Amino acid sequence: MEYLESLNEPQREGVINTEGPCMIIAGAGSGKTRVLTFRIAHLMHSNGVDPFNIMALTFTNKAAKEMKERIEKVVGSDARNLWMGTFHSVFLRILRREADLLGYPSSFSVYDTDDSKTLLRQIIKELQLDDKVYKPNVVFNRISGAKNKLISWQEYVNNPQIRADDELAMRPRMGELYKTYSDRCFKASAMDFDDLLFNTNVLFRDHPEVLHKYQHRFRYILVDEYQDTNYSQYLITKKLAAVHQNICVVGDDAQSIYAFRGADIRNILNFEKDYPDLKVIRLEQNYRSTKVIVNAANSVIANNKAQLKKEVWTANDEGELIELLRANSDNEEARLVATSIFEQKLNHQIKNNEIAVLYRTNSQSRAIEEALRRSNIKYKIIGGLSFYQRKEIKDLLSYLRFVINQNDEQALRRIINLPKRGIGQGTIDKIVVAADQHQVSLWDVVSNVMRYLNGRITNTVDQFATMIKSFMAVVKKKDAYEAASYIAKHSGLLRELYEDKTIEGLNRYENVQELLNAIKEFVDNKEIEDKSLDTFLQEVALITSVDEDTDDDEEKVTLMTIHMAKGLEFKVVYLVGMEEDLFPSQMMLTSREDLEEERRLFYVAITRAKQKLFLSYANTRYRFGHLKSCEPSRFLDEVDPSCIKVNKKVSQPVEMPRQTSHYAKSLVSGMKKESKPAQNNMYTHKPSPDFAPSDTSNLKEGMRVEHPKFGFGKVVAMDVGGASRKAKVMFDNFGEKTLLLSFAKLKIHST
DNA sequence: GCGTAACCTGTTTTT
DNA sequence: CAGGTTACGC
Repeated sequence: MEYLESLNEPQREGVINTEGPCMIIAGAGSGKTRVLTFRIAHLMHSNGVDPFNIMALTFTNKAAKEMKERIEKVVGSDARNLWMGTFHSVFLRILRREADLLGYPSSFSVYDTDDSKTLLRQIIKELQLDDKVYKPNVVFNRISGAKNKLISWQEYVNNPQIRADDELAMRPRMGELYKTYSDRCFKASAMDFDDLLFNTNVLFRDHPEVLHKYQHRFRYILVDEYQDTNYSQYLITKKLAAVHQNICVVGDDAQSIYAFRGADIRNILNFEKDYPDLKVIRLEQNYRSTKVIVNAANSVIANNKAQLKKEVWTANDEGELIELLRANSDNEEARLVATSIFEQKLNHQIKNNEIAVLYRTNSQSRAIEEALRRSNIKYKIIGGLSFYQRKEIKDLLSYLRFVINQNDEQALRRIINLPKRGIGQGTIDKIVVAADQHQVSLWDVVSNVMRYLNGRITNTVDQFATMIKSFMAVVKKKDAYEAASYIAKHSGLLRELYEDKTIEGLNRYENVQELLNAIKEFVDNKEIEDKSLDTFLQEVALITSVDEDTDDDEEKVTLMTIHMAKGLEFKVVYLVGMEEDLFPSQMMLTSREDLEEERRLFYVAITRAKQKLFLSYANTRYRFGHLKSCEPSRFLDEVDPSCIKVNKKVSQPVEMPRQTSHYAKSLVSGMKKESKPAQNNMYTHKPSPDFAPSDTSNLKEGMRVEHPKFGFGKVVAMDVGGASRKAKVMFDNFGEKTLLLSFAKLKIHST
C-alpha cells in the first residue's frame, strides 16, 4: 500500500487497526483527516469491506463531502456508496425510511431553530405566560438540553429534581411547555434538530428489529470530532456498534468547543470505560504549525484541568514570534490588521486566501470589513446569516414545505398572507379557534373554509386553498425544478420581489433565483434518481452556512468566528478582540468548565495558524451602542511569554483602563512577565464552584452581592438610566460598575 | 387589515 | 445603536 508509506507510526496504526474499538486522540494539525481517509480507504481496498457496510459521521456536511472526494481518489467511485455525513443528515435518512414506525409520514418537515422558536413563542402566548419570564430562547434551550440528554417530556414532568430546578428558576410550567411543544411538532409532522437524534434513539429503543437491521448493516462505524458529540449521539453510536464493536472515534478533547450545544466532553474522556479492550492511539506530531505556535498553544491549554494526557510537538521550524497588536479602539485595531495584512502580502508573498481573521463574535466583523474595504483587500465572510436562513428563501421554502406536508403549521402561518392577500391576524385566529373546536388541522379548516367559517374573508381564504391545491397537483406531475418555479411564479412571491426596485429587493430577487438554480442543479444531477420536490426538500433541510459553496477561485481573506474555523488552517492568522469580557466572553465566566471551554476555543484559534499568528486587542470598543473601555484578555497572560513579541510600531501611547491585567501592566512598565500577578485583580477572586446566580428581580439598594468576576460588592443604586434594568454596584476590589441585570450573573448574599 | 412611528431591549458560539 | 415590537390612526 503506497499510501501507508507517507504516514508516521501512530498514523499507520490508526489506519491498519481496523478491527475492534479504537480511539484516536488527534492533536491539532496531526493529520487526523488523512488517517480517517486512509482508514476508510484501507477498509475497502485491503480488507475488501463493502462501502455499504461503513458509516462515517462527521461534524459538517462539507467535511463529509471533502472526505468522500479524497477517498474516491484512493479507491475510486465505490466510495459513493459510503454512508457518510453529519449525525443529523445520516439519521434523517434512516428516520425517513422508518418514519411510520414512529407515527410520522416519511415526508415529515424539519424545523430549524427559527421555526422552533416561533412555535414556542406562539405556545407561550397561548398559555398566557409572561414571555419575559418564559423567554423563547431560554425555553428552547431548556427543551433542547433535555432532549440531548434523552429526557422525554413525560420524564421531564415526572422528575422531582427537574421540577425543583424549574421552580427555583421561577419557571414552574416549563414541563407543560415541553409537552405542548412536542405535541404540536408531532401534529405538524415535524421534527426539530434535536428530535432527529432523539427519535433515532426512540426508534432503536422501541424497535429492536430495526436496531438489529442497522447494527448488522453497519459493520464499521467511524466518528469524527468525537469530542463534540452529545449524550444522544453517544448512545446512538454505542447501540449501533454493540454487535460488531468496530467503532473508531477520532477527536481532540482540547478542541471541544460546543458544550453550549449539549456536547459532552465526558464522551471522549470516558470512552475507555465502555470498551475495556479499547485501542488508544495518540497522534501527537503536529505537521501544521511552527514551534512557536505549537508551544504557545501548549502553554495555554496546560491551564485546563480536564484533559487527556497528550503532548503535541512538531519537527517544523522555530518560526516567527507571535505578534501582539495594541490599539486604542476597535477601528484602530481593524486598521492595524489591514496594514499588517498588506505588509504580509508585500514582504512575504502571502496570498489573500492564506490569511484569516478570526473573532469571538460575529458582530466584530464589521470594523474589520470596513478597514479591509478601505485598504482594497478582498475578503469573504463565512457564517453569519446563512443563505437558507434569509427571509425570502425561507418564504419560498415554506411554500414548498407546505405543499409537501399540509400538517406543517409553521409553514402555513408563514405563507398564508404572503404576499399580502388580506388574511390578517384576526382571520388566522378564527381559523385556529375553528380548528381547535372541531379537532381538525388548520389545513382542514382552510381547505374547507365555507364549512367552518362565514363572513367576508372566506372568499380570500378559499382562493388561497385553491391555489395550494393546484400546487399540490403540479408537484405530483413535475420534477422539483418545474414545480418550484411554478410555485414561485404563481404564489406571487416572485412578482412581489420583482416589483421591489430597491437594492435590497433586487438582492432578494436574485437570491430566490439562486435557490431555483440550486434546485435546477439538483434535478440535473445524474447521480440522483428521484427528482421530486419531496426529495429535494429532504436534502435541503440540513444545509447550513458552512456547507455552502464559496467561490474559492477568487483570492480573498477569510473572516469568521473561531467556531467556524475548526478544522481549517491558514498560513497567517489574526485573532482580534483579545479582551477580557469579549474573549473569554463575559457570559462564560460563571464556572470553571465554562472558562475552560473558552480556553479551548483560544487553543483552536492559535492552532489554525501555520506560519504566523497575530493577536490584537483594543483599549476601547463600541459595545451596545456605547464606547466602553476594555482590558487585555487574561488569556494573553497564559501564552508562554517567550513566544510573543510586542509590536513596537504602535505610535500612540496606549491608554490603559483603570483596572489593568498583569499582562497590560507588564507592557507599560516594560517588565518581563516573571513578576507576580498584582493582588486584588481578577485572578484572586475565585467564585465558589457552585456559583449559582440568584434571581435579581428583587434586587435592592444596599444588598451585598457576588459577581463571578468582580467578586463581592454592594448595590449603591438601582435602575440607573436607560430602558433596561441596571444596577450600580460598588465592588470591594474593582470600584463602581454599572451592570445590566438581564445579563449580569449576580449572587445575592445578604440585604 | 395595513402602515407608520414611537418605544423597548439586548447583546455568544451553531449542527 | 439597531432591530424588533407595539400602538395607533387610517
